[in-house]
Amino acid sequence: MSTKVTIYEVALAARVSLATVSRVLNNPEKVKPDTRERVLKVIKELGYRPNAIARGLASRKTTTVGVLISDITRASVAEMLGGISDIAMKYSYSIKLFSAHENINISDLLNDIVAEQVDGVLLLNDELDLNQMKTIKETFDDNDIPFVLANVIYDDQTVPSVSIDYAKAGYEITKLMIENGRKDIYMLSTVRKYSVNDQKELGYTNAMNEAGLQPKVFRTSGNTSVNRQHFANFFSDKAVDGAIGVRDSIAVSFMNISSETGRRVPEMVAVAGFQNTKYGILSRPTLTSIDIPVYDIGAVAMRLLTKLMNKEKLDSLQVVLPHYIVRRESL
Amino acid sequence: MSTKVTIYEVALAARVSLATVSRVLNNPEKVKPDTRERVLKVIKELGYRPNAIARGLASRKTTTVGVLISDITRASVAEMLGGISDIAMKYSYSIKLFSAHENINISDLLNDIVAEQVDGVLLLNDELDLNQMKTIKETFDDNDIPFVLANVIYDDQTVPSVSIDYAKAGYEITKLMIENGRKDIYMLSTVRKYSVNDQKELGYTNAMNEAGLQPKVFRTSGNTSVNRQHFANFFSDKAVDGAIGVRDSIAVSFMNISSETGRRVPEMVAVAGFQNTKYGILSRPTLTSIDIPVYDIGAVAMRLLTKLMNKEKLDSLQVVLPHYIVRRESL
DNA sequence: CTGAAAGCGCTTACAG
DNA sequence: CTGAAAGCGCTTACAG
Repeated sequence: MSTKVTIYEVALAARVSLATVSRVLNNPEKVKPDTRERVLKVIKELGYRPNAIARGLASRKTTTVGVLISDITRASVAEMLGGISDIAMKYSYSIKLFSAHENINISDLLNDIVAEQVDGVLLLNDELDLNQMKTIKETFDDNDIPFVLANVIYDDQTVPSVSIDYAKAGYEITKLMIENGRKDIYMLSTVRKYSVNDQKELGYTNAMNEAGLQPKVFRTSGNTSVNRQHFANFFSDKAVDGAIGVRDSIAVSFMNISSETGRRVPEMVAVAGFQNTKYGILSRPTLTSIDIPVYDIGAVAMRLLTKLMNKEKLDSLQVVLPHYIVRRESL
Repeated sequence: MSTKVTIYEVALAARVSLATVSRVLNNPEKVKPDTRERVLKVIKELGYRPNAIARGLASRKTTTVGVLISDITRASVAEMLGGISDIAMKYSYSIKLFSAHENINISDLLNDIVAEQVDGVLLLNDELDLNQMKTIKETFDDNDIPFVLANVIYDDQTVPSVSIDYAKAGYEITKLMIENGRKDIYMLSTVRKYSVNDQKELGYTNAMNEAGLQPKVFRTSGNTSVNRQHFANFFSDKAVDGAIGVRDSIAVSFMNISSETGRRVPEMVAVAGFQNTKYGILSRPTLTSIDIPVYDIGAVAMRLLTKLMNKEKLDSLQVVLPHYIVRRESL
């Protein structure tokens, strides 16, 4: 376990040139089996590992991908990172995290990412507006860095992305409630703008309009402790027999208030959420929710990125993964 | 927004040598104000950003820290990463993620991390056994890479760490239940071994013994859907008037079964959890829980690491952050 | 205060 | 199949 073995020492010990050592590492087929074995043996004995930084500089490839997120704290982000990490590891890529807080200067951040010489980027930040997305696309295109959107909706066919059809999901769950006989159905969304929530609202609105019902979107901070009063006040004088939360936690929060103010779930109010998290399993009644394959979205996005980085031909840049409704007690 | 501006072009445009450009970036005080301004202006005009890889190779510093985790999916990990990321950004460090799955070869992973030339490492993996911890310490010490344990318990005063006193927390919550008149108190822990859970159990056991009560640890997979049956079967013929879950989700899961099988909470069974997550706010009844400043643990650990990387003198290598009990309906 | 030069540890044409 | 040499884009003693 000696420290700091360089390629030079390996070459010396194996009685070959640096070039040959480098070749057995990068193009083993180009070196004669005999010498290859000899070098490999020395590498193992000395515990040599090529310095990733030097390699990166010389080859112009860092085998590192950048992952741009806004709030790593969100459960969906963490799970997506799980999928990303597993696939990255499989293809020997490292992951570098970049976080974009609310008021950050996007150009600065992008320049940082470019300066870090990542080979590709995964974009998980779904709070970006159209201008920011344009800047992102331009910067990465300029610098020839492939990138893919993971669980981010952006209406541009030339941008690789993987997601689910949130509009369809929103439509389906709303339809289900309507068929269930509900009429005063609210969508409980967030104050902050997320591209995926826009889609959910869109699907909801379409289903309501189609049924001749009035779509009504209520926006909450998403903060559970704040929700409480907010919900209670707002709904105290409203007719409501159905509610769809853009997140399970919002749905459960509403469900609790609802029960506590005498509106029984699901008898008087049907409730559903998005994401199929533990919240929906631990709540009482249990929550009907749309299962979103978040881990898979991350994994597939990372896989897509590896192809892009290898300049492989792709049949399609946009991957839409399937979702499904998990029915439980609340609807 | 031109592509690939190098230090050479900046030097040319500013009519100075590369060395000077490098100096205004790294040791601005060593260059005359006039020329400094001139160079800075050119840098801005050209949009120059030093190539982080080249810089890393030349300076032997990458301003990157490695973060070693086992399961990024866990909520506490995600939140800790939030704290880490915020502080890292503040001190201009990048974060590289390394995940250690269950059956991974630790030495290989460590060699990877070393090869990546990170300046320091944060260890969030709390499923490591003593041998693995020894290997880790040796490897990093050998390679002169500082590291700190974040929310990981390891009994070695020479290893920097930040955490809370889990044994004390376990003791306190148990004491509270005892004072509340409970006698048949179970600790609901995990099958998998986590260093922090060992401590919680220790505190619990001490409090029970001290009160002349029999400590009883029940182990669950931590999987909510599996829990259900597991709990129901096990407790069907047991006397139980108190239960402490090592995680909120476990506590809530138990609480639900309890209520459903006719044991009212908190009247017949008191319940408490650890972590003070949303689960405890959204559950009915709401859950008493130990608040653990997970974000802060990450932030403080990262801050400590920056000091270590700068070879600053420290008064103490081990930081213990405060915790407190949030009382709600379940106890 | 500034520049010329060596060097960080690799990869990759180019010859042979 | 293999080696000598240039180069990746920086930093950092060393002179001056």
